[in-house]
Amino acid sequence: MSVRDTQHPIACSACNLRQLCMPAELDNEQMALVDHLVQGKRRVARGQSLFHSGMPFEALFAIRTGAFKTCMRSAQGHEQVFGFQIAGDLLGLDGFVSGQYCSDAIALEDAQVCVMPVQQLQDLSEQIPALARHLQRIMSAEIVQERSLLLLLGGMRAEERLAAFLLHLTERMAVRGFSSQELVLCMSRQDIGSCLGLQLETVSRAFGKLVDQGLIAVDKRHVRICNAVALKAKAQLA
Amino acid sequence: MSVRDTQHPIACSACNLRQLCMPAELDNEQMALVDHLVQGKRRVARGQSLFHSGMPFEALFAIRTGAFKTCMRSAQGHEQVFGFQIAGDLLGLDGFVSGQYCSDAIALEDAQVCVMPVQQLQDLSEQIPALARHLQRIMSAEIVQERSLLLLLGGMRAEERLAAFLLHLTERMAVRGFSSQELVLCMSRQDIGSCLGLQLETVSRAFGKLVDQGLIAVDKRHVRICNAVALKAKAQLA
DNA sequence: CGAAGGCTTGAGGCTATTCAACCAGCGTGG
DNA sequence: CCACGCTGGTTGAATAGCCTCAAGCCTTCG
Repeated sequence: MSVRDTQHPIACSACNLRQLCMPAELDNEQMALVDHLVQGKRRVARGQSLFHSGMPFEALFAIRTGAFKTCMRSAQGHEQVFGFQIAGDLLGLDGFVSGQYCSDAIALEDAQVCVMPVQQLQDLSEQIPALARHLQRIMSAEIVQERSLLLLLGGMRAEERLAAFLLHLTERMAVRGFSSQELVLCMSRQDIGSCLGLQLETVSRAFGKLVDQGLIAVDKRHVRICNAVALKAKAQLA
Repeated sequence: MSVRDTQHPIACSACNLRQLCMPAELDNEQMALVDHLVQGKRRVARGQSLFHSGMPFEALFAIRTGAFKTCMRSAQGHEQVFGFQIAGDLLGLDGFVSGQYCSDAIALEDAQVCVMPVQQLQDLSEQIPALARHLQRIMSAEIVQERSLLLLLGGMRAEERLAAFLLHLTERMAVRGFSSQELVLCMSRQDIGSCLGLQLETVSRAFGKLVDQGLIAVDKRHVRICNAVALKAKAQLA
C-alpha cells in the first residue's frame, strides 16, 4: 500500500509549491502555524490509490510530486475519470459533504503527498481567515474546472475535445514553470478517453488527425504543440 | 430587470427552507446574527438573469421561490446548462475563484431570492464556524453533483440519461416535501437536452421511449413516474 | 523467449444528429 | 371572431460520428 515517512519534513514555508496550495497573504506567525498543519507525507506507488470512494474523510492531500487521476467506477464497471491532478493540486475536496470520500484517487506515477488532517484544517481555518478563504477559492475553482469539462462533453467533437484537453494540460504545466510547447502525458489513452467521454480508439484516431493537420507531434506519450493558434481555434477557445 | 423589496422581511429563523441553506446547529444568538445576513430579497422575472458570467461577485443567492438554470454560452453560441436550481438551493458559488461569476443564472419561472452579500458572509463565517463549515459542505456537494453529471455524460445513452435526470429531480423535490411520483418540469426540452448533452429531438424521442415502456406518463411538462424500480434500473442506479 | 499491456488501424454497425415537416397552444392584431 | 405568427414539442428520413470488434505492432518485463 503506502508508507508514511517523516524523514523529510519540508515545511510549507520552504516549499516551492506553497503558492499553489497555500494562501499568499500569510505573515510569519501564521506561516508557522501552517507548518504544523501538514502531519507528514505519504508515498503512493504508481497504480495505487491514495483513497477511494467510501473511505472516511480524514484528510486533504496536497501533491508534492507525481500525478493522480480522480475517478469513479459505476456498478456496471464503467470507469469515469473526472480529472488529472499534478504537483500543487489538492485532493479530497469531495469529502466535506458526507464525511466520506466520493471518488477514487489513483497515482499515475510514483507520488508523494502532504497529509493535512481535516480537524487541524478546520481549527486552523478558524484562526486564519485567509486560509478559510483560500480553501473556498480552491473549491470554487474545482467547480469551475468541472464545468469546463461539462462544456467539453456537452458540445465538442472528439478532435476538439482532445485539443482542449491538451491545451488545458499545457496551461497548468506552464503555471508550474514547464514548457507550454512540450508535454509528457502521464496517463494512458484509456484514461484520457474516459475523461473526455470517448473510447481509447477514438482518442488514438483523434491524435492521428491532429498530427495529420500539423497541429501537434506525437511520440508515444510525448506531445509537442506545433501550432498553438490552430489548436486553440480547434478547441473553440481562441 | 429585477426589483429589490424589503417589505416582506421573512427572517431566516422563521423560514421553512432554513434547513437547506443554513446550518442546523445554530443557537439563538447565532441565529440572530444570521438573520441580519440576508440583505433583502430580489425578484427575478421568468427568462431574466439573476447574474451572468463576468459580473462582479458581490453576493450569494438563496432561492426562496421559483427555479433557475445555470449555464454558459460558448463563443460559438452553444449553450451548456450545468444544472437546475430550485427553492432552498444556493446560487453563485462559482464566484469565489476570481471575484466574478463564471456562469449565468436564468429564471425558469418568476422567482424570489435572498441576497447574501459576500462581505457579510465572510465576516459572519469567521464568527460562526458552523456557518463556514456549512458553506464548505455545500460547495463540496456542488462538486459531487457535477461529477454525477459527468458520469452521466460520459457513460450513458439518451434514455438512461433522461431516466437519471428525472429521478434526480424527483429526489430533490421529495426532500422539499413534494410527491416523488409526480413532477412538473419547469424547463424546456431544449434546456434538458443541453444539460444532458443531447439535442431536443433526442430528448423528445427518449421521453417517447420511456412512455412506450410504461415507465412514465407524460403530458406536456407534467411527468408521472409509473415504474420507479424499472426507471432506476435504466438509470443504472438501482 | 513468451506473455502482457499499451497503442494503432481497419471494417461495420448503431446511436444520436441534422434537416425537415408538422401539430398544438397562445398571444396579437386586424 | 378568426387569421397570423411564434414558441415549444413531436415525428420522420438520411447522415455523420463514434463505438464495437478484431487484428496486429511495439515495448516492457518476468
